[in-house]
Amino acid sequence: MTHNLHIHNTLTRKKEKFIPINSPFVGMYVCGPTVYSDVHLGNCRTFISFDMMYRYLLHLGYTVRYVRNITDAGHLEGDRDEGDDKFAKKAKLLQVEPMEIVQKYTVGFREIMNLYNTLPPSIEPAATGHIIEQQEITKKIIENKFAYEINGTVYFDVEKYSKTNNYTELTNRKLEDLLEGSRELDGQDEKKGRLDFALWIKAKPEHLMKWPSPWGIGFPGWHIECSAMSTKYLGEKFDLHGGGMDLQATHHTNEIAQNIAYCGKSPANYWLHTNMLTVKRQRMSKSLGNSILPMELVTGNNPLLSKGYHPMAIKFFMMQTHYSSTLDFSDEALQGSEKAFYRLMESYKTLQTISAAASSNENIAELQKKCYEAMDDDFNTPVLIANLFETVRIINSVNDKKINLTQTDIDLLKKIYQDFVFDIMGLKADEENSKSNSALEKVMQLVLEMRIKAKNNKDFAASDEIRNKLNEAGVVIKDGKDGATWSI
RNA sequence: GGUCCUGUGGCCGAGCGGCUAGGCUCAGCUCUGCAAAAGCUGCUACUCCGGUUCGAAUCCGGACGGGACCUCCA
Repeated sequence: MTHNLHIHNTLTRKKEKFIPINSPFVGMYVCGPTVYSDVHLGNCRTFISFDMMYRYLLHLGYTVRYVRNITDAGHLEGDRDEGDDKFAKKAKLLQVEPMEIVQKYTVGFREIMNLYNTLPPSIEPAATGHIIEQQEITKKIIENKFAYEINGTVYFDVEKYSKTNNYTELTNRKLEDLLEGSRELDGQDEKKGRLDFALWIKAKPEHLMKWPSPWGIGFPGWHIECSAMSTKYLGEKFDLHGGGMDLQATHHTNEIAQNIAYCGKSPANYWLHTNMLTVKRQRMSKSLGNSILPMELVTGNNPLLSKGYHPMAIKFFMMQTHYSSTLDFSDEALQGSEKAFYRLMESYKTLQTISAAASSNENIAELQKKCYEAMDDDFNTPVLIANLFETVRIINSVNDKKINLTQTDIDLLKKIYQDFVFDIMGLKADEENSKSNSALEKVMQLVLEMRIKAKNNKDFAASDEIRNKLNEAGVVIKDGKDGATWSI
């Protein structure tokens, strides 16, 4: 595998060359959604970012096992390791089974991911399907003396763990600072240390989602599911682990601790964290109530939006920012991206029609190289896009007969689009509905021919009328050097 | 309060010691019967105050603004 991919590793806080443990095989784990409500645009950003990385690894020729879990159990409402989990709470509210909630939002999530043209992961395991595995790991951690059981709940002993391990490795914080920042234990608490977290939680009688265990009836803690499922499908040590930045400090820190306490190995060589989507500079989150749902974006049915947007325009908007930067959402910014996206797509259409010359004025191979350099530099899609707009300029100039390209260069441009726009960023043009479209195509050809006749007769009144009427119907006519083109 | 990140032109966003991306908007020009589209040109920026350096948006210190995490969240 010859490539020069470098990845910013959160674990080391450095950009490092990507070297898989077992090339050409790559193991990649990403923390998926908690399916108790609709995913919002911020969630989507994370999964779209990781989809882009997955696609690039595939493009480079790796055989990737991409595991993205579905959290459908054990995710608590508060930090106190008590109370109902999110599914049971919502389920009671709606008088339905918890698994009904899970089913509904899992299906919804997949629909949205499909809407954004992301590839399905290789495995999409659910936490409820891995209760045994989670219990086994918990048992082993107790055996290794890094966890203790009190009244049917099992806690991870952070203090003990940090004597022999660096608990704060992922965040580079000082343990004392963490302790200082955390809540004092009060009489209600049964855990020993302030930073201790639950691996298994005792269920109250009214609790809906619960399972038998060596420690009584209960349900798993949040962090243990990822340890269990990543170990099961990718092994004790794999290549990439990703998730949103908000998971770094707590979830991923605990996950690493669990894995080391379980088998002595830190799970992943490279940790990747995607940054947040913000609205008016503030993080989009369920709890703040500033969420935009993917479907609202398409329909325009949200106070923040002036209109609906094509899912691919939204995806393009995201790709214009590096995954590790915050992206501020606004209607105005989205409008800019939408225009840019359509221009990129238009130029791809134009590319299919331009004809070759004996020589080239542009160095297309160099441009392709720059595209790879951008992607190799920690998946820098904004720079990639900047390079792609260079191709837009070139294609349009050839179309205007201002410069020339050889057939080899035209073919190379087509390959650049296919590789970077469609395969790697996962953008797609509107798929043409061939049957009705071919009929429409013939009708439009007829109309345009009539208009040309009118123009040739200097009957501009008639030609303008045709254009205006078509405009009203949503069809835009553009007169070019070699006749007119149309688009909807 | 603690820890950390961040502040780029009208807007969105790359860059992160010299070569000053890209997109959108706006203005002008070319093309065009007129439009639209396209091409070209222009508006040329790095919060502020110090310091390091031959040279800083980029490194260091400070101030101010914004944000994240520390508590469920991608």
